[in-house]
Amino acid sequence: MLKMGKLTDYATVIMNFLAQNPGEVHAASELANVVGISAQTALKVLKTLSKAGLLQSQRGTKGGYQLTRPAQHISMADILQAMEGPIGLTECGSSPGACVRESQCSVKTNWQRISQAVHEALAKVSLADMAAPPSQPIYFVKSAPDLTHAAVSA
Amino acid sequence: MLKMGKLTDYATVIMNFLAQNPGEVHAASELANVVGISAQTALKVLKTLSKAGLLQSQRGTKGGYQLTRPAQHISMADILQAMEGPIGLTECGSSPGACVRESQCSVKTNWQRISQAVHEALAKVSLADMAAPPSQPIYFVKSAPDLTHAAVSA
DNA sequence: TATATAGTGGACTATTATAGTCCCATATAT
DNA sequence: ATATATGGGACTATAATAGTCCACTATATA
Ligand code: FES
Ligand code: FES
Repeated sequence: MLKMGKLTDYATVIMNFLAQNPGEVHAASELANVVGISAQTALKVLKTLSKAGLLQSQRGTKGGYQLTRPAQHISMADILQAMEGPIGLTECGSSPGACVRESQCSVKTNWQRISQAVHEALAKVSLADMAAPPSQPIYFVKSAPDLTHAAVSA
Repeated sequence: MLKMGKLTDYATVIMNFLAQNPGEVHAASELANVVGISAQTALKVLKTLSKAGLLQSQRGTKGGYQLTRPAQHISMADILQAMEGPIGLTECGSSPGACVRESQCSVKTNWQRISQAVHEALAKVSLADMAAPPSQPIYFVKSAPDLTHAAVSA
């Protein structure tokens, strides 16, 4: 199913909530309530996001979490990467040496390219996009060399 | 890591091999050898691919497997879907009702769109593309309405 | 027709990855 | 001081996956 973990799912909902309440500090217990999970589990997610630099934490009474940067500058790829490590569909892609016949494998390179494409797809969607209602579909173009710069920078 | 299962990895290598030897029938034991796994495990993969309609099987002596259609008409999405079910990054996307606050969740719809984008990325790459050495990178374009038809049909 | 070969279907078990929980330490507002 | 809240890590329960096994069916050929 090519699915991401539950914790990552929680993470996106939490990040989404924080994006909709910018500048405010929210405690783990509150965020747990938003998602509908235990405080402990929320804490686990928040710690991970915090260590990845996506969240800024404040300890003590009236402490909590907030986004380190504006939602426009946080991508889905950032969140996914923070929660599940580097994006790579195959074992070979992220950990070299995993496959025995790595040298003679024609499949490997192409999978890396596909992983890269998926990564870019996720990088194009910001947290702000998520918080807003869906409008523009995400289009895919294969082999359109003269659009390269526009595509990458757009 | 957003990774697919090992069996799916095996599947791609097997499909790749069969694509490079079109019209020939290859036994499970032989294919197992190609990938470097046990015959039993290969059989498991082959059964799945066969049931999904991607492979044609022949029983008895001199039996084995071959592609049902030319490699150009088999996409990575086909293989991935055959091995892991419908592509969907979130739980909500593929199984409605999984999430309690589904109705009020702004995240859900956007994830479905992203999943769709990923699916299209995989659908654009054929087995023939995989077998060939990598040449054209896969480009991603966000919001390019006037390219829609070209993108979808290309 | 007998026999060896090879796929089919499903169940089972081992392994691995994930999710969830817990404990103790540290920081901070009141 | 103390109540509140995060930080880091270990631990356990659970779930998903991978791998194996068995009884059955189909087919080529001797
Ligand atoms: S499948 Fe691992 S290197 Fe090709
Ligand atoms: S996270 Fe499940 S519907 Fe939003």
